[in-house]
Amino acid sequence: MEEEFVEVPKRQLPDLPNANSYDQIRMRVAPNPNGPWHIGHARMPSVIGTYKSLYDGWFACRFDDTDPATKRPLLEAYDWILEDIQYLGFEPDEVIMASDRLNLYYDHALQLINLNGAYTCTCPSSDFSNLKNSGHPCPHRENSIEQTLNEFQDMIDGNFSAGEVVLRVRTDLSNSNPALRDWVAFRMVDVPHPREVAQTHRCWPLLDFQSAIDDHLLEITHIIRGIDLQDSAKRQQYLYNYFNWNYPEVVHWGRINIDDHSVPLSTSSMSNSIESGSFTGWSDLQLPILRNFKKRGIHGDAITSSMIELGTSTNNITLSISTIYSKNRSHIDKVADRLFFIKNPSEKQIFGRNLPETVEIPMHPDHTERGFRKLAITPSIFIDSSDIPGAEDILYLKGIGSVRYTRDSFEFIENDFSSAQSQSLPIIHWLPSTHEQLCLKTSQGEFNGIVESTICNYNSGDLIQFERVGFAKLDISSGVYAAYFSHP
RNA sequence: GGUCUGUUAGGGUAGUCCGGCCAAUCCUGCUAGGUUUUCGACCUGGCGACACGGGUUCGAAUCCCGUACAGACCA
Repeated sequence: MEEEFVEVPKRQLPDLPNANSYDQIRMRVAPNPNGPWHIGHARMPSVIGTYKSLYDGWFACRFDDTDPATKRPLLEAYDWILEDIQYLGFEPDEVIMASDRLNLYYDHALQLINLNGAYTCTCPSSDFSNLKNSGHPCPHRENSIEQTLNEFQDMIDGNFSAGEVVLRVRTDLSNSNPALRDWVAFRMVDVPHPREVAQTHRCWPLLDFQSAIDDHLLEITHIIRGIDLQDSAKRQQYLYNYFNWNYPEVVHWGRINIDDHSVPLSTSSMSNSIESGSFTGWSDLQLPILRNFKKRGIHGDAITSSMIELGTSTNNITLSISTIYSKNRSHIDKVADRLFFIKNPSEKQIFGRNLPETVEIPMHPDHTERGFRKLAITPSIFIDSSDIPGAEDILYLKGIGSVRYTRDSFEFIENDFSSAQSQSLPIIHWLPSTHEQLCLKTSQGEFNGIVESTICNYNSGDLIQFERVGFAKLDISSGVYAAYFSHP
């Protein structure tokens, strides 16, 4: 089945600052691959990728994977994230891993030391904090460049353990913001990095140092990132001053939450919830992970355009999942064929004079050229148990006609839709005794229901609307019919 | 506790830099009606906001001061 998606008009993002001063706009998406991306991460590639096309620019995906201990990379996550960027409709011009580049960071650290811009420090961290907060230097601050070079070489060589020594950038102890005073550029990590190529390193740069160096080397012109890193620019400015580099333009945005999910949008807290058994794994549909949205048949553009609409404000926002669903509906409503699916089937006899043997129902109400599905009216049919009417009530079985519910059976009355309409009869879907089993997987659990046999014409990945239930994406990879529920 | 941000309808967002065209835009939501053999789609109408208090000004969502609340980082 070919997917014909309709162009959804996109709101324009605000102009990038000083865009005209650069020959080419260069940006980066800089994820930490410590887990799969959740819906909040989608903002980064959506906005950066859209700016790329607006300005005919360039962007790299740079994995900032230099924390093997507390934000330990997950090896599968590297590919997952690249797939997610593609899912959202973008393609990075270059893919880089920071853990491949430690020698570059060491080189720059050595240069910085020679510029008298850094010193090794063996103060216990609480002692240093006290000094820092009162604006006083620690005794190591005036160590000679030679001594610092030697000690840093020992750090590179792995002759220290975690916590014994750090390399600090010499900033300004009188800066009114203590967070900027002599911040840590490198520290020792005892745990080996999960990537084989980086396993032997013990001396790791912190994000502010690593990304500052990489942003310069990659000639990034615009850094677009979350508000949590708003102090980073000020810290990194000290480095750029030592090296006499120009700091890129910076755009910050606020934190995203999502209303539909009780889980906070944080990779580490989700990871904890998985370990504690609250969720079965990253593929648990209750988790707002991008890969799960994809599995459910949410088109990447529905997410991208929702993200673009958020703009780049620094407010913290709560994104309504219904906005994404609404945009997705405008994509898939025209694409998805209609089928009957019954969550909780209940068998009923049907009888009556003039009861037709088969009925035909269009595959799509607005596109009859797609043809019809033929359903046999068998002596017993199925309806959803929630649709069972009261005794002697009349309802309209879609395609068959109006029926009276009498003695636990349906008595056929007539096939006259206009009279049914004038009586406002409820229109109910149903299935013949020949049907298939289908498991509908939702974030609220799995429903083992029944589906019309027409399902055999479809393949994994096809989008279908189960009438009066909602949209779903078919999955027959396990040999049985299953579908992931998208939304109503 | 320190530093720095921010606050426009139920959820978002435009407008704020350079005060008047803002009785405030658009999306989503909710709602009423129409239409449709789905609880989907479509059409028409409606609901709903400038955090609070002061100041400047002929005029403030927009500028200034203060308060409240929220967030981030550092401790």
